[in-house]
Amino acid sequence: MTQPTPRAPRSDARANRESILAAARETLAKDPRASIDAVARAAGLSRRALYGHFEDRAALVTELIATGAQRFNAIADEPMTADARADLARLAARLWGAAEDVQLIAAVALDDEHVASTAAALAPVRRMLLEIVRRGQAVQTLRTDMDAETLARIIEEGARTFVTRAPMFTASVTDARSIAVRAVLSLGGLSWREAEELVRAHPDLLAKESAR
Amino acid sequence: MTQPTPRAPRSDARANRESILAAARETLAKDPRASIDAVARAAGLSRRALYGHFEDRAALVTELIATGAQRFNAIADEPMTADARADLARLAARLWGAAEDVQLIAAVALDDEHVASTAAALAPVRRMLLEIVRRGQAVQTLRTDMDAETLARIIEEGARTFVTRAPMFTASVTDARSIAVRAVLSLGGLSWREAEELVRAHPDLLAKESAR
DNA sequence: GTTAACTTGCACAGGTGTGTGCATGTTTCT
DNA sequence: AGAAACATGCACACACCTGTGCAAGTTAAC
Repeated sequence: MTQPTPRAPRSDARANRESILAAARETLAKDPRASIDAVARAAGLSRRALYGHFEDRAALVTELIATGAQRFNAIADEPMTADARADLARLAARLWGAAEDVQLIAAVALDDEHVASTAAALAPVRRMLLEIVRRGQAVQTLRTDMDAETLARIIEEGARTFVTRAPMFTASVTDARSIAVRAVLSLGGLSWREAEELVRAHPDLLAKESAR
Repeated sequence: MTQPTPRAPRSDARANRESILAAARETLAKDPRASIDAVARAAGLSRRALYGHFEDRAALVTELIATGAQRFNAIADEPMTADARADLARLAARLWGAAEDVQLIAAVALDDEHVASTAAALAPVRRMLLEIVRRGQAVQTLRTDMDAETLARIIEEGARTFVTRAPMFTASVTDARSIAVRAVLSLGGLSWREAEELVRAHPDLLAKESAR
């Protein structure tokens, strides 16, 4: 039998696939219900060509969520220290570094039926945050006027909000990150002077390194 | 000439109009792009009947925004005291009382072309908040690690988030309001113990009265 | 009880988005 | 250079939403 030699996939096709993913990440983060056509055009392709790379709108979104989940997993795998407040600041700074993904996941989770998969993507970060909160409350370095679950959710909602919105407040990227981190620390119960002191004591939070 | 006696409008029609407004406020707050049919059904009417009360989808939304703006105006007209921190807490508590409107305006502003009218509706509250922030910063009772405009926006975004989300965190309504108020105070720079003390010193914040 | 106001259901036109089939070019691999 | 992979534009069916016209039924006003 003559074997029908399966030719290797073309290289430009792979590049186009990446273009679509990038364009979709950017476009859907702004407007989660942007049309497929808008995404395709943003990627410099036709709508018809996009369907050659992805079965479905759902398939495209699912893949975006998957890569987001991957980055969140990486963040949640970072080691923690003895200082819950510093860990919280670090977590906020790292989420800032993954701002695009945060924005996408938040936008998609809000309005689509992808709630389940986005929740799964966020799960490891949620676990980490809850642990940080518990540790901080145990030694009174984080607020104890609400239970750990509630505080964790408050911080989560706040982080989501500030990470996605802070860039609109100021021109400087460094400022925006610093603002987001300090706002999260404030939600943790620290006074603004404590937060400022903590950020000063850990200059790595504002370095490029923590943004990856 | 015989005057064609214009009969008075029927009373059930007026009631239905209110039903539509209430249903729209609730439905559109959850999903700003819910269909007219969904709104009409939620009000117990047919889609066709709704068009007897409102010209347009836009007309319906515009009226919702208008009544929201009215409540915000009322909030912004309340007198202020000498203590910026207490004023901030009071503002948060009052916004909590208008949670439905906050939620609606936020949802509609996000995704529609009503950005201009929602911004106008929020303007008086924004003015008040900015003034509170300026006064608080002047006497160092609110954080001074960011300029007034930025801090005001941070607080605004946080207030929006917590007012609309806090109800999902806890079963108790009183708890949710208290949490929202304390979170806002934290964003203002207070430590959680200061916030707690402040709330305790002003029990009216948690009374029914402040919810109107 | 009669009339006018109101509601309902249906049908229709127009708009936008999705996903597919197909013929026609263009680019990459070998 | 030739074949397979890929992109494009068009047409189509389907679905959902909007806003309107109209006939028939129901309800409140007088």
